[in-house]
Amino acid sequence: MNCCENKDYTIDNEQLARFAKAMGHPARIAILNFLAKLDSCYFGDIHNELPIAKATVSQHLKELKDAGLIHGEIETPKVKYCINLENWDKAQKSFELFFADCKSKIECC
Amino acid sequence: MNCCENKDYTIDNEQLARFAKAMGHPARIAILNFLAKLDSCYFGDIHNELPIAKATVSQHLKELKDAGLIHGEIETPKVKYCINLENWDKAQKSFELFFADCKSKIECC
DNA sequence: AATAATGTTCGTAATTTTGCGAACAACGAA
DNA sequence: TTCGTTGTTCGCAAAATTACGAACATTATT
Repeated sequence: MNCCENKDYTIDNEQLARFAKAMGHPARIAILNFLAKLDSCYFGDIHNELPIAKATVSQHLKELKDAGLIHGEIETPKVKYCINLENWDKAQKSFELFFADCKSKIECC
Repeated sequence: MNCCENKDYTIDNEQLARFAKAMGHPARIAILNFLAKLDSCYFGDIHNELPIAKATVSQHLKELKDAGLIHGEIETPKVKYCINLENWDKAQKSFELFFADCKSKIECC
């Protein structure tokens, strides 16, 4: 392992892992599903769909927001959360590409 | 919240979250990419691709194995890791379905 | 038997994640 | 002003994740 080798992860790998990590909890998958269905996207309704405390829901929403998968805006006195369409497409494409790329190469075992 | 409501997560959500969680670290994404490329799939070669200690690599491999994305077998004196094709397809389809399902419903914001 | 090569497991530490209740902030209504 | 509604943030605790070096196990070679 010499000093010139670059062993860091690629930007693409980091980005995909970030999306995957955000999706790595059933509550957050449920939230994304719910937001996509769009019966409503207010915090209270999301909370109602989930078996966890509102403080915890708020945290999960924050993580999804930090990962770029959703965004929220205040509609006094409620807060409206939505899928972040731009990054949603990006995420979808990242996963598609990942699986497609790998699949085209797999021959093993 | 009465006793008859079922607020648990669905099996599908749990499964997708499990796959996503396993993919939620750049080292594990890198491992999967590497295994798919299949320049080789021995532990030592995987370790060589990554900027982390072998004990850590071993742990990541264990997690990918537990999630069902890869499997490993001993080829004395080495250990050969490979993509688990069956579950790989399952994972791919899970993500595809998730994004497709959501996308068909999104209209928000 | 001693050594070398290959990985796993153990013990440990630092950090992150998950979760909750309580307190808080912002706003509208009584 | 005082409530009530809606969510966030704080403080805390428990558990899981990430990472490492050292020790260990296994097998082949000397």
